[in-house]
Amino acid sequence: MPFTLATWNINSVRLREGLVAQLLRDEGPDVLCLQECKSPVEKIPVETFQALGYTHMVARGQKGYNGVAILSRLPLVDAGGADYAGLGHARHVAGQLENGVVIHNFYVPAGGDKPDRTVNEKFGQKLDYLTEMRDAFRAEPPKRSILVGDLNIAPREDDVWNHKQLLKVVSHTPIEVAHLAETQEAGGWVDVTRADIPEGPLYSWWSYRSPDWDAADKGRRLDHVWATPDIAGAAHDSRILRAVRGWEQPSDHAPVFATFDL
Amino acid sequence: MPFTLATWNINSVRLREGLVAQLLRDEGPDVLCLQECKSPVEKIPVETFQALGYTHMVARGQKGYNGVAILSRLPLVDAGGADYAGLGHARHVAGQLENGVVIHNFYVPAGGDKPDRTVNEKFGQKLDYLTEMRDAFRAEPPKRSILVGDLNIAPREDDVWNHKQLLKVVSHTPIEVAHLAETQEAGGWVDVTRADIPEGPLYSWWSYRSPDWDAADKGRRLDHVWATPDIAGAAHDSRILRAVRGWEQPSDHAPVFATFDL
DNA sequence: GAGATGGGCG
DNA sequence: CGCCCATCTC
Repeated sequence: MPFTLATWNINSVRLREGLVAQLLRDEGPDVLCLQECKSPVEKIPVETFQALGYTHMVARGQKGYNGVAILSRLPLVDAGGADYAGLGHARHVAGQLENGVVIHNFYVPAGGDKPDRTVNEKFGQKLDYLTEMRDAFRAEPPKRSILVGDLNIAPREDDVWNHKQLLKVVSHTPIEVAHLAETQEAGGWVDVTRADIPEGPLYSWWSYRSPDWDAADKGRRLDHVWATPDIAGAAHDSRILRAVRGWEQPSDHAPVFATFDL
Repeated sequence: MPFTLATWNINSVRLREGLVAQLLRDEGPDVLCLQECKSPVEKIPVETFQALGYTHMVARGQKGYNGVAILSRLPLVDAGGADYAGLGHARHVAGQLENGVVIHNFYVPAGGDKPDRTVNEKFGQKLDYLTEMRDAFRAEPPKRSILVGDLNIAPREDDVWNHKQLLKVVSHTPIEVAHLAETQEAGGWVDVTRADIPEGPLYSWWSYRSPDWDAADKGRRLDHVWATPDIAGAAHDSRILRAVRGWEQPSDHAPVFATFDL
């Protein structure tokens, strides 16, 4: 049974309930992972999603910030949520499908402005968060698993609009990229999007601050789809729905899709 | 030349630019006086009003609160704005038409919650504001003048949905009504709306807090059209456009109209 | 209930 | 730029 999965930083699920419904209607992914829901779980507008056939949800929420949710039209059971770096934030939730596949949905800390943990606590928290992710995957190597989310790091040169200019900008600094690589290696994770689309620039986020985001195209690939090697080969049709960034009152992120023949 | 004048507390002229345009298109008053513009003068969307033929404006504004403006399709010159009670608020502006008629547009302070100046400074400021209005009209008796605005007082028993219940509620207390009466007498002002519609309940404001404002009808007549005796006889066709309170994303006030044959 | 503000965050 | 929140005012 092939199934299609998508990940999308929605920047308020309540404000953008209509856009989520639109994506579910238009594209019909079997599973949609959301980040930055900015809502307690009980205030997520689940009825709307249920009416579209997405009758399963696992989520972690809090007031105002963060928040992650997995909507699914396939049966999905809660597989926990970790609080890496002890921040007390709702940044991770996992769900398991009936075929045994575990889906991890992450919202990694953005890391603040200055890429220096001695002057910017948030940057340290971001690195620590990734380190604890790494340690967790080392302790318990994942199998038949998918990891998606807003990892807030664009690892490759062609994952940003200007590699040189962004080397000192949080999201593309060498130390962040190294931390992400260690996390990826620890789980043996395959970058599915880049396995499918190995060449060329690829972005999933464009800042709100540029009104002409499309023409300027100063994007970054912050949103990722990873899979363990035992199922990564089943992935195909990876794509980033750039057009969604141009919808009315959009999120600053575009959704990232992949299909798995499992 | 008859001309039609309207007064409307708009509760943010920028947020309700479309509603103002709608009223100008639908009803076409020659002059529209707005209160609670909540905008610096330079940020009022004048282009929209100009495009509808309202090429003249006099206004006083400030950031966030208060703010008054007179839009006109008849030539109108600035005739000043007073700062009664020394509050430093944008609560009054006056304009003069080519026929010599002066139009005063007021937004009288609401007065806070408790009708007691010893515990509620705002209530004292409201009374002082009215006292200084009175003194100004005593010092210089107005002629060929119209005074409109949100005076934040419903003077008559049938200007509120329940006289007895509102006797202790700010906007209908005896001391406010007495202050308003003194101000009215000082200028010799004729209550044009009540001269035209002497009998029966008449409201121009319904609280946002009641979702069924129309059925419950717990209104108050806070918005007024007054004229000096030399021109008050020329007034007719007074009306309150209650339906406007039911528009999409409405102000909590309905506009009050009158026509003058001058 | 519904404007506006200012601060935190991205 | 545009979310969230808390505080204020009406």
